[in-house]
Amino acid sequence: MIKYNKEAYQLIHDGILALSRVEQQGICVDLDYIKKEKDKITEEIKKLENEIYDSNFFKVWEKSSKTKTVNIYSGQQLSRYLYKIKGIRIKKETETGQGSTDEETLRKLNIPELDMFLRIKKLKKIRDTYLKSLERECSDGYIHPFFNLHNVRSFRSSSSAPNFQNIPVRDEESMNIVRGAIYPRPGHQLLELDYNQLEVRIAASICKDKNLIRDVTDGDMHRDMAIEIFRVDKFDSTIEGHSKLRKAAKNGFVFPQFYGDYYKNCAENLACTWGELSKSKWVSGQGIKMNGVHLSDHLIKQGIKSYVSFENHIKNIEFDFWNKRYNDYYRWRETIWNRYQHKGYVSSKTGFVFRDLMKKNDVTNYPIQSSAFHCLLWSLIEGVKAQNREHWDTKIIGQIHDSIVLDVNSSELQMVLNVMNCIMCNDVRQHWDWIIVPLEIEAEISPIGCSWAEKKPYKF
DNA sequence: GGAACTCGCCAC
DNA sequence: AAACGTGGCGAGTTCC
Repeated sequence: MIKYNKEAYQLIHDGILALSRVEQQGICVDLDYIKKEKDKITEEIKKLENEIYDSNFFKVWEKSSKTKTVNIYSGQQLSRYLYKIKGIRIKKETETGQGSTDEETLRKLNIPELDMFLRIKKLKKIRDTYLKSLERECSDGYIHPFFNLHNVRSFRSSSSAPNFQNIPVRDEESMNIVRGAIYPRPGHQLLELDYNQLEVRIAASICKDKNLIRDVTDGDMHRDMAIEIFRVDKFDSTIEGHSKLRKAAKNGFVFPQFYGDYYKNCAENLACTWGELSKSKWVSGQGIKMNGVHLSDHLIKQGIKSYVSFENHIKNIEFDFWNKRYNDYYRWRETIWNRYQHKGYVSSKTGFVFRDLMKKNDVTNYPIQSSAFHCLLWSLIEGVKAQNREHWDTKIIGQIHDSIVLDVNSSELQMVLNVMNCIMCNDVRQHWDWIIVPLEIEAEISPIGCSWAEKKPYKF
């Protein structure tokens, strides 16, 4: 039998208390701004809808429809029209075998009405998922998102009402509109403290892979993999194309591999999504530009003349990645997978036990994902303690898996940064000596009185 | 008219 | 043998 782990219990106990304080403090939102933005969006949607309704594309759809009225927002109706009526060849299917109507698929069809439709969908997402929920959950100018510790299979957290953990950040326009509604308190600034590569550092601590420890301590694995994947001999991040290659290696290979993906998916994503190439024949002048040279020309010159040979190339890189570069990590995964199959459970470093029926990827990911999040949770608990003990005017207002969001009084900024840096990078390692690599945080901050959309990296 | 489902999309 | 991990949420749809 597994012993009851008092330490794991205590972490959740303290975590819930700290997070309830965070929830109670809340986050300022600007309701007038939200109303204005919603109206602007509604106007634009109306215009675009009318354009679609006036189009020949739509009229044919209406004539061929089985239903009385066409609902352009019904995936089923759209799928039937595109693939059954218009006879477009299905390139991607959904889980249930229906022709897909996701953004990537529709974009490739090059139909102007569908581009308008996708624009509407994006605007609706901003309005209906984000702005509406901020408005709905706002009381007296504040929202109080829940941070739950009891929902997630891996013992991470979740957030709801509204979900504070999926606010747009990558897409410029969505980011600006939604984060433009979120404000610090008067005289304050929004500060986000983000662990640098937390999950990878925790993975290195758990599997003790020598090369992984080296790379998170004093290296750049994404750059290294970009060099291998794209066969560039000298890497210069000041060249725009090269930082794109590094990003491609990171998001198209390294992370997916760590999560348990395999080379076929990686090859497709690297070539098509990140490299802007196609799976059909590679010809000159395709793909992202690096120093004026297109990726297709570069790869062809390097002897990778087609998608098929690129896939094979990625297969070899995957083999090296797990059998040479990170072989200790690979062996750790095999070991705990075997142990799970014999004993029926696996544990995190923080004392949590997973006894569900799990796939291999689950068994190897959960201990890492949970231990990483628990570092953040421990830091948050200590941060809230400091806030209370020292009577900060600064408030911890949220948490996003590996980052802490604060509403900081500008006069306390340097002090708060020092205290939080000490907690997040030093104290947590004293508490858990199994963390055997350095931890680092990065900061982003918005100017006084400005919304979260104005956040900028902050060196300290 | 609500529960449960699918699909799609936002975050880490 | 398997083949990307974790959530929340909105809209459409189907079932009861």
